[in-house]
Amino acid sequence: MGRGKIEIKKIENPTSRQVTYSKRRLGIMKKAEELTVLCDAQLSLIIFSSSGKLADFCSPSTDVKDIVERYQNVTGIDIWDAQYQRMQNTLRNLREINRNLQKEIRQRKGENLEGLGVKELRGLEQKLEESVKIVRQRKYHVIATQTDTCRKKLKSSRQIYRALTHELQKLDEENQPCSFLVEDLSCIYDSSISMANRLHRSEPNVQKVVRECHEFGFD
Amino acid sequence: MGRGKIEIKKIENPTSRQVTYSKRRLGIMKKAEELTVLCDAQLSLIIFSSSGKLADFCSPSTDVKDIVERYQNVTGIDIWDAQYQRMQNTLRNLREINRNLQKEIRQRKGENLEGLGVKELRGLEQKLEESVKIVRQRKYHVIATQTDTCRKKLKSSRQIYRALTHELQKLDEENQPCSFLVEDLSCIYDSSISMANRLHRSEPNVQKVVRECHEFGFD
DNA sequence: AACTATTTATAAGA
DNA sequence: TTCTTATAAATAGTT
Repeated sequence: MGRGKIEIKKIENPTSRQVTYSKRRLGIMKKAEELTVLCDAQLSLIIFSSSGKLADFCSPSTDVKDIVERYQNVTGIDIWDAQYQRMQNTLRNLREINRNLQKEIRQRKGENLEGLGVKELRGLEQKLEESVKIVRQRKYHVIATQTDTCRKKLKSSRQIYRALTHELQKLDEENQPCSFLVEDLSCIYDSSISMANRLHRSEPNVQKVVRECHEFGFD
Repeated sequence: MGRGKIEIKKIENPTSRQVTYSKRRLGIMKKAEELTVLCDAQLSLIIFSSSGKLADFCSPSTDVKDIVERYQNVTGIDIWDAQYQRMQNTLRNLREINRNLQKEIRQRKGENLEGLGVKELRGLEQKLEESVKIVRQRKYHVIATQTDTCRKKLKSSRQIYRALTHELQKLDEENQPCSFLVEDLSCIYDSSISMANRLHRSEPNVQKVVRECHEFGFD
């Protein structure tokens, strides 16, 4: 299409080449646009001239990103190189680790024991027994700490109570009834006692504390 | 360029559109190739038909990856961002799941109990006790199966022994000593016995089998 | 960049 | 889809 037929091979004359490039670049861009409009196709066209200048066209309602992503999905070519590979590996490793962790948990829960022999089962049983022991000890420790705290609060409360009783007696001995002060007092030790009672009544150490409460008349 | 001039707008007739797509797709591909050859340009053309079929052309000595990478560098558009983000999310999720699994395992091992209250500790203790129970039952089941198998082998061995003893007696009664036969026999039941003894001597069921071995004089 | 002779692409029809 | 063909469009070479 032109004054003469040309052979399709690199145009050696740089000026000619540049001119032809300009003309044909516009031509192909127009064709690209027409194709997207006429046939409702999605298209990405990226051209770099031999001098490195960029020209591109992309169908409307998409962008190069979408097109290339689709391209990747369809062809399976991962255009993403090292970083992608590295991430894939990390992903694979994490999945593997995950699988193993799941397996271990399942065994520790008593699931999926089918593949294990007596020796392994005995090992697992022992490990679990050790774990129970640790957890139980920890539980007792926490209970002991809590009851200790509770006991201290109780003691402090008792001291306050005594001090105030003493105070009240002194005031009584002087002249007035001061009934409002008694009400405030009952508030303070009521809350201490209910706290002591609410805390794990069934545990031996707490029961001991509750007994102490009784001893001190806080009930 | 055709029998008539057409307006550049979406072809509504699907058949016509498909035909036009086919023709123009080939046309643009040819143009693309000619451009790369004539003008020494680098080009990537990716087309998806409205039905989703992919067609692509890329200048030789490059690939879509190169072109898109250059495109990215020139435009500053990060094509991989979306995909990268998605992968990062997957990675984050996996890591999170992993962390939780690790935490659960550690607690089930009796590690990292610092943050737990009495209620949680008691729950964990119970879960572990249930697990131990399951594992123990499974162990007994496997032992039972193994001892059963062992017992069957023993019985079979005993029968073979008796049969051969009988055979030997018969041969003895006739005329020759056949001492080599006795050696072979000892081989057979020696292995049965050592198997029985090696298997979990300390387990009650195995002990029973071992007692049976004694009863039958296999020791 | 414009012109134009010619080639090429392709719309319509088969 | 593919072929045919008339015609539109693209463009090579020229100005």
